[in-house]
Amino acid sequence: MVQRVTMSDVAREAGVSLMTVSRVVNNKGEISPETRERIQEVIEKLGYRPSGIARSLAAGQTYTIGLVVPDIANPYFSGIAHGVTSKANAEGFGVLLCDCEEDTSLELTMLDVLEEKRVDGVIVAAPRTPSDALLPVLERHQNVVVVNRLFEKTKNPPASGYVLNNDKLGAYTSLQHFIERGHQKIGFLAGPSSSYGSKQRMIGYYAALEENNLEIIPEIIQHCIPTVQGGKKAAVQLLDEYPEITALFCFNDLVAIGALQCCQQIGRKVPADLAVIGYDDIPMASWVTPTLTTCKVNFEGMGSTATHLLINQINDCANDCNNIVLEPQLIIRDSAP
Amino acid sequence: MVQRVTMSDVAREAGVSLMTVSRVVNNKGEISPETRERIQEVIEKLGYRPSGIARSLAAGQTYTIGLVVPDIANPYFSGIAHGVTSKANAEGFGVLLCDCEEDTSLELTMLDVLEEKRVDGVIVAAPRTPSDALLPVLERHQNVVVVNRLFEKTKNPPASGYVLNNDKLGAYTSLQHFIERGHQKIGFLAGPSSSYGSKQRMIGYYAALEENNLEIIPEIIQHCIPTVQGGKKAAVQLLDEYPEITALFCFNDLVAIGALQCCQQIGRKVPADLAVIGYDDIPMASWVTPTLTTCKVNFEGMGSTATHLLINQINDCANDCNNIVLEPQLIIRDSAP
DNA sequence: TATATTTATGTTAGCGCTAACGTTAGCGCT
DNA sequence: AGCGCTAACGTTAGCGCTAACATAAATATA
Repeated sequence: MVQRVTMSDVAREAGVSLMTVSRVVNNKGEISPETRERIQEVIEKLGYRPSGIARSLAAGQTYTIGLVVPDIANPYFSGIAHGVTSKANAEGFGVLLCDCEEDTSLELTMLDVLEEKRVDGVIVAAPRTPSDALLPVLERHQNVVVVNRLFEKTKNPPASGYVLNNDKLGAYTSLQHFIERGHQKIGFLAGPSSSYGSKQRMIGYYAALEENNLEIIPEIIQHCIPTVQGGKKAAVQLLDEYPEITALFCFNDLVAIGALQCCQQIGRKVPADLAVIGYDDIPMASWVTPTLTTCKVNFEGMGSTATHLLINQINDCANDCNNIVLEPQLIIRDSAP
Repeated sequence: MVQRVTMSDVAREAGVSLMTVSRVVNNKGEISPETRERIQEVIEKLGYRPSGIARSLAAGQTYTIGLVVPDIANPYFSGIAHGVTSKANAEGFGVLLCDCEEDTSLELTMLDVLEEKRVDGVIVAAPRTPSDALLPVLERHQNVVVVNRLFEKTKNPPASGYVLNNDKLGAYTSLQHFIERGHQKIGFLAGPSSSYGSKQRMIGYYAALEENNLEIIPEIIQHCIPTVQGGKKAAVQLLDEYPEITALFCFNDLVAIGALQCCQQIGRKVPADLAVIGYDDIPMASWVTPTLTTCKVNFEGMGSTATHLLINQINDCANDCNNIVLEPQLIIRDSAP
């Protein structure tokens, strides 16, 4: 390490005590204008930069938060990360990014690493680790916000905040849109059965049908892998078996795009022969043909909201309203006008 | 902050000196097996976690690197980030993510913040800040790797490493593919004229034409905004003016997808009436119809390579081969078989 | 004028760890 | 016995900063 200018160097050069320099740097306490200016000049002259490390050790706060995601290359999580960094930086916090590469055991490792780094709090996005293993590790952290996962009611809440997307409502609104346009046999490509989001969408799907006194046909609900290929494959199978389906609600946009490809392949026109609604509103949704009607999820908003909650906790150590549910928004495009 | 177990607590409880505990924790120096085990038991019992902060201050290394990107939500950069985190974590380093939100002035701010956090090194991806402003700030950092940007030869190299993608070769290979299939009038939607990547692709474009004694027609090279909309608009205009064009090389996949949309609109069949090649190989390239022939850029590889270079520097403080150029790979799909 | 209050600074004692060196006991060797 | 050697510890002095309290000078109050 190259010789660094320290606060003592500045103090000596300016002919004042260490603490006076500290007060100028942190803009804290009473200092005469002349002294402040003189010290500021010396700081400029010597090119002094305070050491965040030393500051953190002495003050017991790192001004850094941890962000744990399953895969930063996934647009879902990079959107959240964007919201997190944006808000955190605005509030003077750094963000330590932990990419678990879809490996649940890494989630725990990362939380350990973040503890060693003494982050002021962590945001955990969509953790897949079972509660039994996750809770004790989360409890080691002072401040935690969990994004898109809920723990069973029986468990003690380990986190001080939750940010969720109202997938129930998203599904409900989508179905309502179909039903208003006269659709009665509405298929559902439901994504992975284990997924929390899938279960929520399912509830909204049922609710809308029941409320409109429409028949619920379990056979036209089909789980699938949440990718373009998975969606295509599931759509081919579903539409082959139940050609009377006139509308298709999809777990996410990728699945919906797979469904569109399926229609192109089997010669069904969208939306004339089959209306399709996706979920998420990834950029691609507006680029495909036909453009995709979809439930927009505000990823960036989830990230910034989570960060807001977390920083509130870090500062106050007491806040009531820390369960935030974001409302999705139906974006109507050509695939289900 | 809650009461934390410190190394002294462990030492007292185990009846040894502080340093002995330190040696066990860091697995350094000679310790008798019995002592090691006893201390390890106490560590377990008390739930001791070493403080990275204190360690960093005492040892002068933070085991953290900074990553500066223009926008983490952009798949280009989230791909790089994935490579960076993956490699960094494997080597025991944390990654502080700095998202500049496409604001060049934030690039400088972020580098300042990273300096205060005393990161061991920084990776700067595609910085847009002019050299004059960027170089002095980069020079404040011990170890720097720059991804996808080169500085003028006249400037003193501020960075200890560079990772580039061979866009020249990518363009050349793409053109060669066109030419081998008999195309002679090959349009080029060249993206933003100021972009380094655009200039490099241009060189490769020219080189391939010259080498094959084909006429260079400057009018069929057109700069455009690097988005789907930008590509579509430029393609409509270009193909209207020069319908004799039979092949189109595009700045990136988004532009290429815009070109595909244009063809659909004006009734030109791809690849029969117009062959199209994109650049990057974003996931979407294999989902559009027709699937897109494109030059695959190894984003993750760029990230991990950059990290490898950086960590080498951090450890050795001396390395020669620190200019790495990654070769793109032409992925042949339906749009230009 | 003496005392309380304010304003501007200095002093001290760490934060939790590691580098560097110091100490001790036990061993083989001549 | 005396010497060197080394494995296995202990001791000391910081890393660069801040919290908390102490002090001095300047002003206000009785």
